[in-house]
Amino acid sequence: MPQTAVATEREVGALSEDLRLACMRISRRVRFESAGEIAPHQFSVLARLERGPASPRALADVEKVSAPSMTRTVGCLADQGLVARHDDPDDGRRIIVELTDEGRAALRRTRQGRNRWMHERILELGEQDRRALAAASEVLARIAAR
Amino acid sequence: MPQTAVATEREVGALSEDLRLACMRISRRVRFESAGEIAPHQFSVLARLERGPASPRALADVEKVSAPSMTRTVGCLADQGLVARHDDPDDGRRIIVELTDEGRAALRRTRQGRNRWMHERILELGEQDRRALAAASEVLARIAAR
DNA sequence: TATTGTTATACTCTATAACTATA
DNA sequence: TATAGTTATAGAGTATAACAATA
Repeated sequence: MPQTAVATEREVGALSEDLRLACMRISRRVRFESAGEIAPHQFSVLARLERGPASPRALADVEKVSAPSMTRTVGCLADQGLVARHDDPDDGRRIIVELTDEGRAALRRTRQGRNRWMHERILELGEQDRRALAAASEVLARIAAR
Repeated sequence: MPQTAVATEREVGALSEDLRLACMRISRRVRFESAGEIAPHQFSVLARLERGPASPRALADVEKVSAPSMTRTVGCLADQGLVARHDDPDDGRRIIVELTDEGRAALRRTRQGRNRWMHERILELGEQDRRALAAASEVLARIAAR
């Protein structure tokens, strides 16, 4: 663990490339290891609905896809019984999409599968490495949220 | 920065989820910020060719796509002038794909674009946070390589 | 007979444009 | 007239199956 400063242009450049590559490789591995479950774009919608019901329009906006794409995605999820569609009593044009119990269970299973690989890797580390990751985890989360 | 142990099942579980999410979000942001450049699957092939020329067959195997897909991808790259195709003098069935100077330049530009976002985020950090990332970077790289 | 690369064809996810029904 | 959702259609990228050329 370096106790010296990481301050020169060259050092920051090397660090940014190393971190970027590590993040990309880890997320690729996680995705690969948890293949065969819910497709990423479907998972993303399910996770969004965990915060509460939403209209297809709102889902399309937040997921940055077109309305027809969201119609399709929601249709797939409904066919699998993971979400339910209801008419909005206040606005005849709108539809409300919400998670079913089955959808909540699928979300939980998928999350567990995605965490498993990372969990196993972390268990293989020594305590010092784990502490280094724990310290960086918060900083990475802050970067990702920017 | 925690100086205490990260050892309980619960702590390791929380750390693995936090790290996984941070890595996924960062790589999504990097991809988004460097959109409009070479498509990911094309970039991956170019990067592979940096190590030396290869046949479409070998590229398909290593990139885990079908032979027809690789025919298509290599065709696109050749149309853009980023790779060149030659007949193999030793085996009439084979074709050798290699990077052109233009392909090498495109690779360099794309890499720079992808690092830029991360580089800017790291510059905004304090020295202590940078040290935490530097310490974790090596551990993350080791995890990603497993 | 096996292998390399290509073509033909189809499936999935994405998009834009046009349509409907409500507001 | 504007908005929510759908349908029609097309464009990437992927796959499998069938083919030609070569080993």
